[in-house]
Amino acid sequence: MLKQSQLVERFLGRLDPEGMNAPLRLQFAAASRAVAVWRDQQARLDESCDQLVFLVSGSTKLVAHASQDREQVVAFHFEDDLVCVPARVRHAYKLVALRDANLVAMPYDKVIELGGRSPAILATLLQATRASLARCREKSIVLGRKAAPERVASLLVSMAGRVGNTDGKTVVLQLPMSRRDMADSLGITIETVSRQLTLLRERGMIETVGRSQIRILDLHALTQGAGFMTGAG
Amino acid sequence: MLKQSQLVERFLGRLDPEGMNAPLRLQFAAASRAVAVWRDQQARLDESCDQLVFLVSGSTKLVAHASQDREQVVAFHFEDDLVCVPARVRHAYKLVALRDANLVAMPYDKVIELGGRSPAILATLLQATRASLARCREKSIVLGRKAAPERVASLLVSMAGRVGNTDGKTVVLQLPMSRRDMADSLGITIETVSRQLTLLRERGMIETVGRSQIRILDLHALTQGAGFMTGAG
DNA sequence: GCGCTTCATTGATTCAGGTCAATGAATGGG
DNA sequence: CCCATTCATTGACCTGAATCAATGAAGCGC
Repeated sequence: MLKQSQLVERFLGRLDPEGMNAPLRLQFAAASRAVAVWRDQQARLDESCDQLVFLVSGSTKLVAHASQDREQVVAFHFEDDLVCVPARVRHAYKLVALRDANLVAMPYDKVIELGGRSPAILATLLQATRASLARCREKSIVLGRKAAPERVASLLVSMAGRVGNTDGKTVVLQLPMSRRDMADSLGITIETVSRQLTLLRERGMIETVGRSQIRILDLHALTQGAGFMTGAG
Repeated sequence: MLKQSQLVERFLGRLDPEGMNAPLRLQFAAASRAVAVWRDQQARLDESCDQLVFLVSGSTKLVAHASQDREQVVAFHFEDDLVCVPARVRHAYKLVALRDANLVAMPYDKVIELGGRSPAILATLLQATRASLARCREKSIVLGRKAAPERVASLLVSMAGRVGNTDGKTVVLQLPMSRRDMADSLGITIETVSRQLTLLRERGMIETVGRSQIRILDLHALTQGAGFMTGAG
């Protein structure tokens, strides 16, 4: 288990790889808070304002409550990700650990206040936010205009790019999320996820080992099945 | 019709309200391009890299091609918005004018290159990108977990917040987008949009005048119908 | 290593919204 | 001002995914 100070150090290094001056380091350290979150547990964050969260280790999901029992997984995060967890406005968001996670949190306003004069810090935040936006837009396309088979294929291709281990011609995914998480991310039910995975299995495009390992046997075909643009269009 | 130089001036003022120094102004002016785009026309932008677009006047939609004839409207934009139009990667994006628009475009990399040492410019971009991300996430919730009635209500409430004119107790919307645009934004068909608007009309929650004006008679009820969190949850 | 609990898979049925088709209202050009 | 064309609305029917229900497999504690 890493110490609080080590976690914060990593956070500061991520914000400004060049390294910030000592007084600023102290201010950031004072304003940030390192938290360990166990699997399936929700990070206890201040919901009254946006929070910047740095994921030192583990993996998390950002979940929005769409009233009652409906939940939408807005994003998955992995080691080294910078995440903005929105304050409760129209919907309530929560950050939940998929696997035991270490993270550092800080009110976003405070980050801007302290880092607002540092181009390096702002550039890091802008870069991270642009990446989040790009992924969120891709997700909107999937949720808005794709059928169930394409949705599941999209998730697998996306995960291949983020956490896939290439093993010869195949890609091995050790997915930290359950079928429910996948379903809540893709806007479908767990049954539909399961059925689609079965279809992909029958077609020889994937193999599954246990609940969390998926081996992609034909990434090209899977990418086709995800309905992405291929070459000219 | 505004002159090229005036459009660029507005862009620079939006990027850094404090005003940037003369050499930097010249560099930005040289790298940016003012474009007039007529209604229903696509802005001709370089698709090989992300473009930063400033909407001086008019309104636009950011559309993604989800293969063949399926289109997803990723976002709507109004006067003064800063938009990042993504390069063609997994999907092809295009920016289309809903009403005649004047915009200024510049490769995002170039913006970072020139403005990367200016905290004010980076702060503006970060702010705009965070707003886009917040809206995109809200859209993901709508697309992933909401039924047709809630989707249409969500759009109206969202538009009320962005372009609504309060007129006594009611909110008047002069919407620049067609039923098709709404449908492509909400991940449903034009027929379903039409049916839901009819239901809202029958329930006395809205009135419509012509094709583009909608008067919201009961914003509170509409917000309830959108499935947003209300108070404690 | 065995049983318990949770999670995933599979099957039967239902239903919201898509598709197809026709009618009706707006708007814009001549 | 009128007509033509596009856009919106309404209705009938169909389909893909949700729901309901049951079985089977993994993983965990003892």
